[in-house]
Amino acid sequence: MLGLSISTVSRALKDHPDISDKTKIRVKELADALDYEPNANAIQLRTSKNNLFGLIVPSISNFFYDSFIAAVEEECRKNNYSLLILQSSDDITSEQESIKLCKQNRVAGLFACITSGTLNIEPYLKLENTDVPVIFFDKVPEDETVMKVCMADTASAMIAANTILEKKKKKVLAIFGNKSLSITKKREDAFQKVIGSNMAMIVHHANSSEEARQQTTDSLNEKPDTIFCMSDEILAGAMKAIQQAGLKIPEDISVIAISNGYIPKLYYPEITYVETSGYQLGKLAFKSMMACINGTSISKELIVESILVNGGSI
Amino acid sequence: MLGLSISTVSRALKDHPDISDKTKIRVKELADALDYEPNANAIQLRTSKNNLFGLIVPSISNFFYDSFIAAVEEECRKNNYSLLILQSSDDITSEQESIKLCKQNRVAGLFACITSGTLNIEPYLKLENTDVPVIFFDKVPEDETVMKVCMADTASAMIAANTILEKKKKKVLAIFGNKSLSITKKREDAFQKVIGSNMAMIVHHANSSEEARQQTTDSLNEKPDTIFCMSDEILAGAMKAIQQAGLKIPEDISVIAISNGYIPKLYYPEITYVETSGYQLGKLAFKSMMACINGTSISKELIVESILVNGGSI
DNA sequence: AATTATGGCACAAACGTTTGCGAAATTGTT
DNA sequence: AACAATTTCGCAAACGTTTGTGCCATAATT
Repeated sequence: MLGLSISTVSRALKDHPDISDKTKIRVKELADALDYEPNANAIQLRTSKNNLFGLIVPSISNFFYDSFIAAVEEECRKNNYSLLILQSSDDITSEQESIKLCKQNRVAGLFACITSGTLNIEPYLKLENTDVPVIFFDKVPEDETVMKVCMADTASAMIAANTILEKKKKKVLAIFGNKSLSITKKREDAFQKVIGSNMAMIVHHANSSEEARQQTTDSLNEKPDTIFCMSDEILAGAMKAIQQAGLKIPEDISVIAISNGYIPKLYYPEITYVETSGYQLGKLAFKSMMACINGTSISKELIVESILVNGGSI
Repeated sequence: MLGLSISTVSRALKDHPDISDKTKIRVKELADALDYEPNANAIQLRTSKNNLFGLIVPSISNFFYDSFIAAVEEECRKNNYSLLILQSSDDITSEQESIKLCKQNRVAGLFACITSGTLNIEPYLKLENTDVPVIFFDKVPEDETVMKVCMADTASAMIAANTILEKKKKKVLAIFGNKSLSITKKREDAFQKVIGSNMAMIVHHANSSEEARQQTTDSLNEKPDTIFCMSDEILAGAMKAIQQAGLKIPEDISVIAISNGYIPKLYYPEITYVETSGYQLGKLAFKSMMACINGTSISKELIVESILVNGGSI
């Protein structure tokens, strides 16, 4: 339309010094008028660069993961990347499919939370070998050669346990998650180690909110003066049991949890918790990704520190 | 590597009848061995078809939206689409940027929730004009020509109000959201209309959970026997006030809310609520999108029906 | 045995960009 | 006025696919 070649237009749009200001202005004005937007697919094809990251997560509708995703998306936007989000539903087949989709879309990098059944991280490693960095988060493989960002699982359980000790409690009901999860193991070991023989302890493992409620109800007649909940899901169950029993917090019983921070604020008094922020984890994961992309050196394993947030429940 | 032309390989991989079975097998085996995945960008470039939808949402980390997203992602996966998720942060500039990104990626369709400040839906309409269907959800423009899926705002408030009437309550504390939101207006009008002069009513508008808590605390000395909460956020605030006052539900006071369903289940007894399911809305939005794509006729405006979920709080 | 079908494949163009290189037009230098 | 330097731009190839068309064998038909 302007009697210019395609290459001139291309250069004009990106302020190439070869092109005169007059031409640049003419081109840009017409581009505006025509609502021109470059075809991202053609760009990736030509340059084999892609401003797209993949993100594989067990579930989007989850307190922890959605704040993680929100953080990553924010950073992506700031850094001119887009995000392809895939749900694995904690299913190994969906996970494979998701990896395939990422490959097909030639993502520049991948954030991945493996499923609880993932034994073989070969597909992820293959991606790495094609220069696509993979940052594992939350549920990460044991493998020490991969990049990962995690919560300070050990530290957070220790903080909770220490808080309980400092308050001179006598008998704690501690509810952990599924025994087969490594996160459960880490938290339980750390918690037990700190509490040691300093006080009486009732231990349960719950696979669901409802199980936690039932276990709490059952254990209340043993008169614990404190309840420790390893996760939000467990906290929700325990709180129902406490409300059902008509107990006052913290007069009748104290509560402390490890949490993302949303659920504890739904009660009065607010529940004291050790924060494990998905948002912070997301920020850290992105940082790690950018370091990989830019070739900056960065530690293989990064940890988000935990802090105690006082709510008044202990 | 097999002494075959590119076109033969392409056809072999997609089971084109022109190609012999022997060749197909050879090609597929090598493709497997080489971890070949087709370049999605090249495909879109060549075919100008794209199995990618865009989704613009105010915030990912939100009960309602994340279940909406989860539903859409599920359906996308089933139908071989991918999803580009963008956060607008309820900011009009981010919204524009997100639309631009969708255009650059040549999405096949767009799910959009407009920001509260969006006055001009011109950019969306321009997309529509280039044959990219736009399905608005939740916060939708007034414009009657666009496709939209919504919650049954009016109906859900009426269901709640009727439930209160049936229980022969005498005095209700009703807390609504920000007055300037159309959703608030719809729900308030419907609620008021049903309650009418049948019972005493205290009305508040809260912009945050904390405001709702304060208002509830203040109003409790007027002795309402029921509290109605227009949203989860408000419910959370009201519940804190109730717990603070040490009131028993439903003996001392009844509670009913409009909710996505997660928060009501965190209390004992569980809160009775009228369900507004983001998940259902997502499914419906996807259905609407597919109808657009396939040229099937479908109503411009679709509504997700609300149902009452009894929790025992009234 | 000559003709016609058919099966199996290759050629080449196109999608929308980017970019190295060469060429024309303009300007500056002597 | 002749030449060199510089500015401004166009040509063409390439990225990885898809797909219409053409070609050569072999098989089927007469």
